Amino acid sequence: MYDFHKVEEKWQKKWYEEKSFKAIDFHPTKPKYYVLYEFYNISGNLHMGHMKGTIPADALSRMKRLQGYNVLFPIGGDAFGLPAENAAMKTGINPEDFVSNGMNKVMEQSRKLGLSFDWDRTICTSDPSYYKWTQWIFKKFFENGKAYKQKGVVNFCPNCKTVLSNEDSQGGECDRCHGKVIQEERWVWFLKMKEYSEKLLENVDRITMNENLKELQRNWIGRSEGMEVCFDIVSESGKIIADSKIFTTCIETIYGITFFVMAPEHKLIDDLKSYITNYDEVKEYQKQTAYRTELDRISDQKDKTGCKLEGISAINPINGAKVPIYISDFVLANYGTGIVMAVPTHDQRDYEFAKKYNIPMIQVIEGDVSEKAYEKYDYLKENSKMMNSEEFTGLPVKEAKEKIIEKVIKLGFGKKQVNYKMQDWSFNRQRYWGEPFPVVFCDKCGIVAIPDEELPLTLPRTNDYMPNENGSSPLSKIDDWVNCKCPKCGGAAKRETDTMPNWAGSSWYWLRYCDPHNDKALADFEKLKYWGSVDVYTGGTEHITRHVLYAFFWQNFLYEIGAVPTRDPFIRKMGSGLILDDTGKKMSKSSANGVSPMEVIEKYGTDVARLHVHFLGGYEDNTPWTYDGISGITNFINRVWDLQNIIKGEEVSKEHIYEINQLIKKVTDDIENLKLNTAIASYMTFLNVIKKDGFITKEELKTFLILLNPLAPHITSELYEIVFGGNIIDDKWPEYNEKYLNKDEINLPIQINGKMKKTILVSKEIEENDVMKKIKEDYPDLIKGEIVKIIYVKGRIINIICK
RNA sequence: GCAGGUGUGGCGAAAUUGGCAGACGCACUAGACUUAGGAUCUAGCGGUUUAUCCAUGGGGGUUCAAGUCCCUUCACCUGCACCA
Repeated sequence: MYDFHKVEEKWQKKWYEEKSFKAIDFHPTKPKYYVLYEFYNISGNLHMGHMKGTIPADALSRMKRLQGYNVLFPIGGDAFGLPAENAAMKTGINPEDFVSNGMNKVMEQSRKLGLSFDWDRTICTSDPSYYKWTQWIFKKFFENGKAYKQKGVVNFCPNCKTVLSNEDSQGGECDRCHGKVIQEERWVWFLKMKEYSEKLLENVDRITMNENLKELQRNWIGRSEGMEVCFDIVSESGKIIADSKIFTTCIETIYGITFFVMAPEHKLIDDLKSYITNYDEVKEYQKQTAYRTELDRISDQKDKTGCKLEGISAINPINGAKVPIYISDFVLANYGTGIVMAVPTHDQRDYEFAKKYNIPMIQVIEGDVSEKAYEKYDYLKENSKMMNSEEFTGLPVKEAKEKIIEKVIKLGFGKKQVNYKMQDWSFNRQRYWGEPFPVVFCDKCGIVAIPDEELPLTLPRTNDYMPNENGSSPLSKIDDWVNCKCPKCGGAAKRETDTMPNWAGSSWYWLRYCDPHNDKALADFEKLKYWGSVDVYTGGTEHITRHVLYAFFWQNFLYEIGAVPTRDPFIRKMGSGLILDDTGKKMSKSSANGVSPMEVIEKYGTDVARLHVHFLGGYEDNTPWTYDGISGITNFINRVWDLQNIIKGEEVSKEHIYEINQLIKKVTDDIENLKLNTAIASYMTFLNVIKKDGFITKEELKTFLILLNPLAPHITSELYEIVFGGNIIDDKWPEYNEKYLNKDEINLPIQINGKMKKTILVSKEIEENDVMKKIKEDYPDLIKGEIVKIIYVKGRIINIICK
């Protein structure tokens, strides 16, 4: 009987002690292969999601090693941020201790999963030797003008009392506490991520990734092509008092403008307050909208609110028409120019707004606008005709659009413009447990970066982890840390007391693995060159519009300043599906029926657990967790163990030569593509053949064990040692022979009028005439009536069309 | 609303990319061994009127041939969401 406890423990210990999976920098002969799994967020125990995510990466790493690659497969901990900080605030435990305990725990659990990490490269983002380089990178951003501090309206979580990035407040919900996020004006550090929009889109195109993941990223970046159009603002008397710009993707509707709308928080409102006759009313509206959360704004979509700016008007530059200006919160301050031209007949939002405030409408494209706006999507599809548009009236809209663009450019009040939804990354949090900013504020010199020799700027120890009521960071309470000298003038200065967001450390960590102990650089350039881009990066789909985009951004920047040799961080990105609980929700610790991988391992063994989780479904699919079927896997493992009792013969037998070659091809392809479910099915199919024949030769067993090793490393190592002696990881991945991939004889399907009838056993290379002859011999009654046509695909099928 | 994806037995799922639909496993049924069976083995297992015909959410089409391609429609999931 196979004792998995004993065997698994034995090999796990051996791999760890002998550093079996150490990656060698600059290996003289082996080509490199870099497999990356998203490092752990240090919060507690590993969960089923890790089982789903890590095992395929591990299997790929193990296969690549056997194939003769020098594989880098590292792991680490993402430790700054919420979990440690919450533990600190709730229980008073020091975040450093929390992290170090957590690291030990998840690393031990990783070993129990049989993961073949290179343990000498383990990193942790909250370790000063690591965040020294996170700070160094920030400093480079700052020195290159890519980081700036500015007062801006940003996402703010009143519950956590901290600023949040757009990425951290998706859907108007705080990513930390899931409470509602409000818009507030604050001093914020921004990284100029928006500037990198085109480069990120290029990354998205270049990197091998499922189309749905690419779409998510493209949507998030939100590129849209249109025109920027200048217009004048005039006072009651008709005097030009300002000019401004709008962004539009529908320039063809420009003759239909009947009003303009500004975001309530737009700066221009304040500049023009002496002309605005109802300024009190305007102020009141601004106040109202400011306190509405993002979610309220969204849920109130149907009910537009706004306020007219009395005393000023806008001029439509194409025809000089004078139209009113409103403010409304359906216009966003940070997209485009914060002002829109409103054409109620051809934009649903404008339509609703115009209805509510009784604003006139001008239809400029033929179509039905009696109930709702006739919008771009439809009129472009129909290519409707223009109306009420001077010389463009009567033209099809597509043609008119081109001509209007020409005219606008010629008249000089507009130009083509590309806009992006993605914003600059708001990069500070009013929190203790994060990387301190390596800058000081000096009255004389302004913001000054601290010299490299002073990095890392370490977090001071404290017992008070709570943010201040006014929303300033806990660090602001530590006077002797805050007060410092300006590195430039030597005068009194104060440190930045906010810290970096928890996504900072993860935005470059794959680079650190190439050279994790370097204290002269984030990583040695030559080593970065050697390991290059990550060949396969696996991890959760939930990070695709956040961490992965940040990763693209930082790598692009580091490439530009010459700190790294490549522009793409990854070559292939795979998004792991989720393990669902029986309510169909993502399984987590908090699920009532959450199952821990350790529990499964304890009961059934690591090899069984690894196989079972991945036999449930494909890597990128969400799969509901169940114990159902695990007995089939246990049975399989026991049958593998029993193979040692039926060994007969040495070389590959003629009985199994087809099956073994098929297996090699199938498993090699499937592991390469992380399709472990079908790989497992093919092991079983092979074993069924062996079982039926009652024997396996030594060579066949060896091949089978090596093929199974990436998925079930323990039992295969043990069995290999027993039967062949030595360590399986020193052996070589088998190669298949094309010659044996096909059987000489096949069961050729016979279709009559496209319907499957029979199969006949024939040579693969048989000609049509001989097939027909054989059909007539074997099944004389099959063909009824006159043969009209025969379609014969050699080795595949024959279809006989009769009348 | 927009975008992307999914829909195949009682269940989890396969299908060489247009060529025998349901591989592999679970569950189930019958039998064997057994004091016993939640162990193991053997056989069966989409439906059916069983040498037949019908079946890949529904309807239509292209093709000698469609789960796969095209059109249309429904349902569910995910993401974004007043983005001008």
